Amino acid sequence: MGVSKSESFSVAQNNMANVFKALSHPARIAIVEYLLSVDSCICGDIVNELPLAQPTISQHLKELKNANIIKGTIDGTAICYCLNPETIEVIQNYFGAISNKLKNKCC
Amino acid sequence: MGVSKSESFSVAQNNMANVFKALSHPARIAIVEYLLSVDSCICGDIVNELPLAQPTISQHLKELKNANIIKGTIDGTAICYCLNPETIEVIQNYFGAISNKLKNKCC
DNA sequence: TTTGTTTATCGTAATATTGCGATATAATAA
DNA sequence: TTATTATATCGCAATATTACGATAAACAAA
Repeated sequence: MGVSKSESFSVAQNNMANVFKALSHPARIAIVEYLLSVDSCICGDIVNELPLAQPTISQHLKELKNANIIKGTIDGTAICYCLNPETIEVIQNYFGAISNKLKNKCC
Repeated sequence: MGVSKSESFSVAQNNMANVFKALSHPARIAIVEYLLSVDSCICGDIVNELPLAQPTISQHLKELKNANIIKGTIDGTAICYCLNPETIEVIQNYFGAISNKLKNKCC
C-alpha cells in the first residue's frame, strides 16, 4: 500500500494531476508569482526573495520545469527562468471546459 | 526538517497551493471528471467507477470537499456530490490573471 | 592556473500522502 | 426491533515529499 495507483488512470488524467502537483506547494506558487512580477526573465535571485535555502529552491525549480510550467535557458553563469505560456494555456483550457460543462448542469 | 514552511508564505499563496494539492492526484482528477460527466448530481456510485476501495474514495472526496472543489449534500442515506462553481471560478481567474500578465512580457 | 559565482545533486532526517481492511456511524426498510 | 445500505473514520504499512548541509559541476574573471 501507499503506492499511488497511477496506472489505473488515463495518461491525460495523470498529466493534469502532475501539473497541479507542481503547483501544490506555496513556495512554488511564490516562485510562479515572482517570475510574473519581474520585468525581464533575468532570474536566479529567487533565492534572495524566498525564505528557503538555495538547494531547496533549486529542487522546487526542477519540479516546475519537469511539469513544463517554467522554462530555463542558460545565460552565462546564471540561468534565466520564465513561465511557459503553453502550459498556462493548457490549464486555462482545462478549466474553461469544466466551466462550460458546469453551466449546463443543475448544481 | 521536511516540514513544509507554509507560515513563510502568504495566506493567498497557501490557499492556491491547497486547491492545487487537492487536484494533484489522478484519482481526484478522475472524480472531478466523473462528476462533470453525469447528468444529475445523484452521485455516490463513484466507488463503482474507479478502481479504488470505498475508504480510499471517501478520503479523496474529503480532500476535494476540504478544498471547496466539491460540495456534498445529504440525500437520505446517500450523499450527493457536485462541483463547486465558485472554486472553479477562483482557479479560472487566477490563470486568467497570469495569462494577461504573461502577454506583456518578453517570454 | 586559481578564485569567485551560480546552479545542481547527493544524502538524510522529519513529515505527509496513499491505500485499504476493519470498524463505526447514520439513515432507511422490513 | 433487526437488517440493509451508504458513507466516514481508525490504524497502519508502504511510499513520497520537503528541507537543507555538504559537495559537485560549470562557467567567468583575474
